Amino acid sequence: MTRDTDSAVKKGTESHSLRHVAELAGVSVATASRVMSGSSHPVSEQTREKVLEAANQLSFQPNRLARALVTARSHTVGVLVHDISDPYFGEIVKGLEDGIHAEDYRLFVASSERDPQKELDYVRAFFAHQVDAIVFAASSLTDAAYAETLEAMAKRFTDGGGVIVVLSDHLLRGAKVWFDNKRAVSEMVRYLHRRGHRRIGYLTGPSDLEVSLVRLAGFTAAAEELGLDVGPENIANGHFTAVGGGEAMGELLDRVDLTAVLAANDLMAIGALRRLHSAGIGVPDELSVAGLDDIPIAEYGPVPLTTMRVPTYQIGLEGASLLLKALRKEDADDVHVTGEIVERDSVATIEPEQ
Amino acid sequence: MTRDTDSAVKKGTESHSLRHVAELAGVSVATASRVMSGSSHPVSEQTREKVLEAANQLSFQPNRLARALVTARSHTVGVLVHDISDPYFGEIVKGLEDGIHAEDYRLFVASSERDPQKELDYVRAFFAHQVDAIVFAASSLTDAAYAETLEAMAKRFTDGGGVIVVLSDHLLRGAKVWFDNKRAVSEMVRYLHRRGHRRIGYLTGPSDLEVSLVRLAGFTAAAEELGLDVGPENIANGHFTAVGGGEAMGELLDRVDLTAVLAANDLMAIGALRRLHSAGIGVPDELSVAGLDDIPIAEYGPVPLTTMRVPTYQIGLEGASLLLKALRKEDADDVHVTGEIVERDSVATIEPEQ
DNA sequence: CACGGCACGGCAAACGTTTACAAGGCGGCG
DNA sequence: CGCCGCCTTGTAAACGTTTGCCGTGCCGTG
Repeated sequence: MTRDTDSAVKKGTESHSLRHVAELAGVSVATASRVMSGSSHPVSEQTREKVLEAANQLSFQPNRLARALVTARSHTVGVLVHDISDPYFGEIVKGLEDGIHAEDYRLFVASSERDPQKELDYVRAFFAHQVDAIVFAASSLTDAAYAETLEAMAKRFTDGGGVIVVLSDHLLRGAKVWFDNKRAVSEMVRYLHRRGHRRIGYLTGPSDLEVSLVRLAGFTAAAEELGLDVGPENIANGHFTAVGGGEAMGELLDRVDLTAVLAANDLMAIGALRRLHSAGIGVPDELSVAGLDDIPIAEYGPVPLTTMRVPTYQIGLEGASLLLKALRKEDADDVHVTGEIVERDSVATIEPEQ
Repeated sequence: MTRDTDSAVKKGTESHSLRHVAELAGVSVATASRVMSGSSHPVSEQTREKVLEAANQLSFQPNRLARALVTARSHTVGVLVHDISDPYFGEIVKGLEDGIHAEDYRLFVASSERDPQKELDYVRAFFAHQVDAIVFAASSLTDAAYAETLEAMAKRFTDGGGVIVVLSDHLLRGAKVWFDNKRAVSEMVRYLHRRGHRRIGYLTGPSDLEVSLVRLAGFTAAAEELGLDVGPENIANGHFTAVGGGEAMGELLDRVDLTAVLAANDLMAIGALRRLHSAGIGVPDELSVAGLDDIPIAEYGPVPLTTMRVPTYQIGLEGASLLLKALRKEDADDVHVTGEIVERDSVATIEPEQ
């Protein structure tokens, strides 16, 4: 006899297994499994009800780990981000979660703080927990040893049926969700142009970051296309930070006479705003300022910032959809997401000169 | 014979099990398990090395699900937050993660958006995935049916050896990390008092939120203690939002003559700042403003806000430590965390009057 | 009336671990 | 020289599922 034949009695605490349900319903474990897991193997309506009733009575919850062991599907996915306290990644995670919730997948979250060692650790841990997919929301690290190890691990993972999704530029291959940074900046420049601005300055980011190069390219491309006169003196490096943005704004002020300034990210734009404020220069009356990203702060800075929203939530959502498709072995194209301009109070319409 | 005796050959792709390691090392699965899991059961140094070598060669990764099945410890914990895109919760999650990383635990994250149904769903899912502990970073929802169901589920969980940790005021019992909101506000009032302020206004939050009541109590208690003259006219409701804060600030302006205003949260303080700015009232020269929470925006608003930092990261960290202790069946007291004042530019020192 | 097929249910193996128990070998002690 | 006990290893059961395969009974059809 099994070691607790009294199982039909105690239905108070403790967690119950399929065996308890089966016994209570007076059927075999196999049958109980079939009804609980929605198997295609037919079960009579009568026994189905008995089982359901029993399961309900015991508040039975199937053990996903056991199920995963035999089906080789854990119904979990791991997501790796650089910093979970950054709303940028928080939004992505939220999108991912909302996207996979309906299909009953769960999310492991790991925040690497850009530490290659930690990143590898976390990925390894994901493997150990048999995740069905891994999402890289973090962007590539440059450490060579890291890259090599990661690539090898990723190969094993995909060979074993694992799915990899990439939500940023990353060395790894996998289903991809793509935000076109170059185009985004170009669009902002065209927007300023439409509003009458011709003498436009640009606050750029650190030159060793891929994304800041790409965004800069978007600026120069649009300027050329529109026949704007922007030389190197129109561009200053603000290192993607608020204080850097303030200083870069100062440089521009000393150097050139502008009607508008575009910052490669919102943080620098906010810094510029602060600087202009303390210099007594009115925004947008005397000078217009625009940013890019639409971070939460953008709305609450010295003056509400006009910027372009990067659809982080949507990126997560699309990532989830890609991931689910891949798990179903459907193939799907990479998806392309675009931002939209959110107009607040920092840009004025002026009479185009020249 | 086992179905793939060729296992010793293929060490390219695919994932390997303990059996493969054992075969390659020429030992039994049990022995391999003992060395890989660091069992206390003795193994000779020689065989230990053989096994390690084999595991290394195959890049063996133990399957945590299988291990969990037999040890009844999944080495996972689930955390429930209200909104993962809110840095407040992001910081908490980061602290938690950092705290459990060393002990090799992983984190399931779920963001409920304050939806009772979703919240129950997620908790149920955590159970199904056999988490060892659940952390409630979200605060209590008032829905009665929800409360009842949750309580019942929680009881089953703890009865089964699960651990519950609570990081905010919540109906659930469990190990608790506690930030004293009342004391925090009182401390801010005392701070303003030290800086010479006697006529102080207060921007309060919605009265149906426990936390805003508690914070208000902190204000009145401190005012009384210091012999400040604060009647109802000194208090306005800003609903915890930026626009609400701006409006409430307006009311106060019409009603009383103040030297300082304390907001129950930073968002309202920022709103007040904006309002004062557009009314041409200088901060801090003509009026001082202080907030509470130290959200990221606080530093970048119209004027850098003096506020009190709620140690969210530390809350997560302490939660992790509590959780690990409970899992080890050590008992631990609830922990009490305190905030610290961060002085920026929005509060002036003045000559105390009267 | 016989037989084929289908609907339904059970048996048992399998997933990858851990671990209680047993067994073998060897050294030490009486 | 015999026996006890320890050190090391192996055998096998167990964790909670799913699922291939088989058996039974019933119904329909020829």
